[in-house]
Amino acid sequence: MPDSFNEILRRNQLSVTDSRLAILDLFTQRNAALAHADIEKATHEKYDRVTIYRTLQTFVEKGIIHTIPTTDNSVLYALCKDTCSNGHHHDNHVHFICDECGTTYCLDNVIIPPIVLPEGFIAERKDVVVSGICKSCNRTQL
Amino acid sequence: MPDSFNEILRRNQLSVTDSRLAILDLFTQRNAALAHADIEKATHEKYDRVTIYRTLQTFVEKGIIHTIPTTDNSVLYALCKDTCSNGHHHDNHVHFICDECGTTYCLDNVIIPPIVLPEGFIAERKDVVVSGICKSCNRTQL
DNA sequence: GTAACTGCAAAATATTTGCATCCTT
DNA sequence: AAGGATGCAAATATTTTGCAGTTAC
Repeated sequence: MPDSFNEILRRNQLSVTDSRLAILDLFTQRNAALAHADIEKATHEKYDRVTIYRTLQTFVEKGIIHTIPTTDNSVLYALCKDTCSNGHHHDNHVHFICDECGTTYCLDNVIIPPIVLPEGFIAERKDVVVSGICKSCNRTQL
Repeated sequence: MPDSFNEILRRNQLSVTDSRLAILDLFTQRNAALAHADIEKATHEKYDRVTIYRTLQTFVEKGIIHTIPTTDNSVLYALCKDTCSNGHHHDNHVHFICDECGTTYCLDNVIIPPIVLPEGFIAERKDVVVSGICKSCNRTQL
């Protein structure tokens, strides 16, 4: 597995460093969206706050991760799939935020139906964020 | 027109004050989403930064305005329609951010088609943010 | 060896809180 | 008159920038 992280970094002309591998690993482990603060905590402050900011920024620019819009003022990041590259992401991306546990999922295989805009508006990118109860919280409530 | 602002405030058990009327007026004039900084500039720093923070927070709680999720770290607010109240908003709300002029529109009459989620996920609220070229930027490009 | 990356310090920015004063009702 | 709202000061949190030292290649 860790080998594929090297792959990702090399493919994007980035040096392979501790912090970058750790952050990639974290995203993979969690398989959910993460905020800057989550990463800081999860790595137990092993890496400087600034390094995390810069790593996230670099990853977004390279199209390794993408940001997820949220209704509160937080910024979330999640791994991009292969179809993304250099900041360009595919349109049909659904995110799900659980009101119960707060976990944010990337539902890559949920299709966004076409949305009809008023005359004159041209859609370039569509972000859909659904919130409610996620699969695992739903289960524990039974 | 200004009379209806009084109405809105009274209906929500809020005192009618200068800053609140000015902010309501601004949202109506612009007919677009505004950030804290936009309001500060537009009112030419007549009101304290803190007052604007508190006013926006109060308005959100009362369901007079709502926040709009954005991909960058900014927080945007827009007027709610009558169907919203006390922090509860209707599901079918589409927002449009213009990549050209940066204006954020509330497209209240655009219908969000149903989205099929994976087994076990329960949708409570749906936020759709479309970005691209807005009507007026589209026109000027001809 | 060189360029890229990190960590520290500090600056800049954004947000929150407490409290005295003022304004709405 | 009383409660709510504002403005100021200051505390806290978040993000950005510069630079020297370190690491990857």
